[in-house]
Formats: sequence, structure tokens, C-alpha cells
Amino acid sequence: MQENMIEIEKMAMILKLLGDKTRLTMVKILDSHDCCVCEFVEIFKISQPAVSQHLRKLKDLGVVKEARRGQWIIYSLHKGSEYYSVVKALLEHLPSQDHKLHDLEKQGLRISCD
Amino acid sequence: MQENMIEIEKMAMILKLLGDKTRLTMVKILDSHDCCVCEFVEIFKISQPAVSQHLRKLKDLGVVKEARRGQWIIYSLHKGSEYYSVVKALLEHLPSQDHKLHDLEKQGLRISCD
DNA sequence: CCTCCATATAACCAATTACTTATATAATAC
DNA sequence: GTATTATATAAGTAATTGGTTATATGGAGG
Repeated sequence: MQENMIEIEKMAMILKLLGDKTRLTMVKILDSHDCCVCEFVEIFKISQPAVSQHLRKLKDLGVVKEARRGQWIIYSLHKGSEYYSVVKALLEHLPSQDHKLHDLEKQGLRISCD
Repeated sequence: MQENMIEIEKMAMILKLLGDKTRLTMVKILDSHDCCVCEFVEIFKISQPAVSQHLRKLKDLGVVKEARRGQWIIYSLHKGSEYYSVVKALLEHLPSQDHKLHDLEKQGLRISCD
């Protein structure tokens, strides 16, 4: 028996949250590097509000957390989340998305926020 | 490194599929017992077409399979699915839903299909 | 063949979703 | 202070979703 049980309603919520390519990729990236909003804007080629709204949903369920650093807000995986073990289990099945960050670095767009 | 990698697009699809309370519960139930459509109708108190449509989505992505037995169609988890390992990992975090089937048996509604 | 039963499909609808643009907030630099 | 930059929120919209009812399909039994 698994020690980290999650009610079925909550699990459905988390899976719906992560059942979006953009948010899932965000979480996978955050699994290896903290990021700020502007980096995600570059990576996903969507508007800044769109990124902000995705991050808010992730934050609302406690999957990510934020920390202000100057004018930037750095997002990271919330390892204390009650969902962390499930999130981690899922991420293990996903190939690394680090190339997306490396592409940013090549363009010189990553240095801006850290 | 995990041997059973899944592309991020495919993973998002599967999570969206399972990010619905009804479908997730269906899959959890199928993890311990095969079921026919009419049983799910009783369990979820939704229409037969609604059940049928959920099962079709699950079948379309290969998460469940069907087998005709007389006039009934028996659904079961498709253990050969490329997603089986992920599905299994998720189900391990969920409490058993067997009570839903036991309730059916008490009402005498389960015997009809097997 | 016709009827009954289990299931699937079609057509429709209200709620939700993921984006957009426009605007507000908040910290930094001058 | 004002301007700039990063982020959040608001409002609007087209697409998707999960349900419904009505109808079609297909096997079982007379």
C-alpha cells in the first residue's frame, strides 16, 4: 500500500492541471531549473499574460511556488506540496526539456533573469 | 533514467484524459475488476451515452480495451498500452474504489452483466 | 422475422478553457 | 517625482468539454 494517498477528486484536479502541454512542460523545466515569467514567454511563444495565467493555476494548487527577486518573480517546484510525489512520478516518465533553456541561452535571453 | 519514456505531448493527452473524476474513477475500478457499461451507469448516475463517451475516449488512447460477451461489452484495463506504466503509477496513489462495486452488489445490480 | 436489451452515435447545449488585448500593480533607474 | 521593466488582472472570444435526449446498431431469444 502506498503511503501517499490522494483523494480521487484531488487527483483528477491535478491531472487536469497537468494535462496541458504548456503547463506540463513548465513543470518539467522547473524540475531542473527555477525560472521567471519572461523565460517562459520566450520558450512557449505565447503572450506574457498567458504564461502568468498558467503559472497562477499551478500555484493555486500548490504545484509551484514563487519568490520575488527584485523585479522578477522566480518560480520553482513546490517540493512540500501534497502532490509532489505524484508530480515527481509523472516527471520521471518525461524526457528532459533542458534543450529549451539551452536554446534561450544561445539567444542570450536567459541571462536577463538570474 | 526511466526506461519507459513518453513524449510530452502524449503525456499531456493522457493526463487530460485522466483529469476527469468520472474517467479516473472508471480506470481505478477497472484496475481491480472488469466492468460493463451498465455497471458504470449505476455507479456514476449519469446517462448511458455519457458513460459510453467516456469509455470511448479511454479506448481511443488505448488505456482500456473492450471485449464483447453476448450482448454485453466488457471493458478492462489495457495492460499492453504504451501508457500502462504511467497509469499504474497514478493508480497507486489512489484509494480503492471497490466500495462502489460492493454497493452495486448490495443493490443486486452487479450480477446482471457477469 | 420481430422484440428486447446493451451499447454506440448524432445532435445539441451550457460551462469551461486557453488564448488574446488592454490595463493595473510593483520594483528599479534615472 | 517620472520612465522603464516585470508581472498580474480584467475583459472578451473561439474552441473544447461533458452532459443531455433522440436515434441507430447489433446480438439474444421467442
